[in-house]
Amino acid sequence: MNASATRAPAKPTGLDCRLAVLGSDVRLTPHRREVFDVLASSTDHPTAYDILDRVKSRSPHISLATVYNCLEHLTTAGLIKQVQLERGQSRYCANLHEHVHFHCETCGKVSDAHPAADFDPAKFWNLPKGTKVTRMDIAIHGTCEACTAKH
Amino acid sequence: MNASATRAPAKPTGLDCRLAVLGSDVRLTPHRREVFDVLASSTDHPTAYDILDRVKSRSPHISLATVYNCLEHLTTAGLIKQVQLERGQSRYCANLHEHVHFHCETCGKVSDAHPAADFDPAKFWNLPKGTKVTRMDIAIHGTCEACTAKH
DNA sequence: TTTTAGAATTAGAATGATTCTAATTGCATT
DNA sequence: AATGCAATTAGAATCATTCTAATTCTAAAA
Repeated sequence: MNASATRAPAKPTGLDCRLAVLGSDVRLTPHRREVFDVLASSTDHPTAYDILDRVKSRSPHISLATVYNCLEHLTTAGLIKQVQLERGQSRYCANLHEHVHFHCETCGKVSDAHPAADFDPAKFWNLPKGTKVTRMDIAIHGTCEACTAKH
Repeated sequence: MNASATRAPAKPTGLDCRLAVLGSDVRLTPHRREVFDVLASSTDHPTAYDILDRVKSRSPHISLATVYNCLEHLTTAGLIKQVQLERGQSRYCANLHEHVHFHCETCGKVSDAHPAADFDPAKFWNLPKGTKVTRMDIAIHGTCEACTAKH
C-alpha cells in the first residue's frame, strides 16, 4: 500500500518527507499538501468537487481523480476525516478534535460543535459489555442560529 | 405531493386507508404495507436490495423502483427511518424509538442501542443559542461483543 | 550521472446506488 | 360505466465514486 511496505524505508528528503502526526505515514506530494492545506483552511466541510475548485487556483491541471486519491491517502493516514452527513457527496474535514457536525437543513451549512469537557458519550448508550468503540459519527440536524433568527 | 393536497380528503376505505400514526398520511397500498411489514419484522437494518428480496417472497413481481418508491413514502410519512452508516447503500429501520446505531466493522452487522433514561444529548454540545435541533444521527463504529470474543 | 522500480497523476471508462421517465395499470369518486 | 389521479413498472439517466491503463515523476541503486 505504501512505499515502506515493499522496500526499505526511504530517508525523508524531497517529496518523500512525511508528516509525523498521529503516527501517519503519507508521502506529502505537492498535490496532497495542497489538498490538505485547502481543507485545513476551510471550515465549511467541502465536497471533493469543492476541493477540486479550490486547489485549481494553485494547480490548474489537477484532476478530480487525483483529488479523490489525495483525500483517500490523507484519510487513511488519519490527517483528515471523511464525513457522511446525508446520502450523496461525502464531505471532508481537517478538524481532528473530538467534535460533532451540525447541519442546518435550511441553509445547508455544516459547522462543528465541540462537546463539553466531561462528555463521555459511550456511557450513555447501553452497549453490551465487550463492545469496543473505535469511532463515533454524530450529526445533528436542525436550523442554525441565523436561519432561526430570520424565522 | 399527496392526495389530500390536490383534492378533498377521501374517506378511508379500501386501499385508501391511512395509518394514523405520528400524523403520517400515506396510502397504505399492498406493496407499501409489505415493505413496512418486512422492515417492522427486521432488526438488521436491511438495504433496498435486501428489502426487495424479502418482499419478493410474497410479491414476486415487485420491482426495485417500487421498493424505492415505497421507502420514500414511508420515510416522508415518518413511519420508517433512512440510515446512512457509511457511503454506498442506505439502510432502513422501523424502530422509531430514540436510538443510536452500532456498526460492527468486523462482521458488518448493525444493531440498535438505546440511550440511558437521563440522556439529553443536546446539552452536551455547545450549540449556539437559538439553534433548533430536529434530529440526530448517531453512529457508533467498533467491534461487537461476539467479534471481540473471537478476538 | 544514468538506470530502474515503484508511486503519483491523469483522462476516461466502469460501477453501484439511486432517481427519473414514460407508459401502463388500478382504484375510487363522478 | 367513465374519469382522473395515484401506483407501479421497466428501463434509461444521473451522480458520486472507483477503477484502469498509460504516462510522468522521484529517489535509491548501479
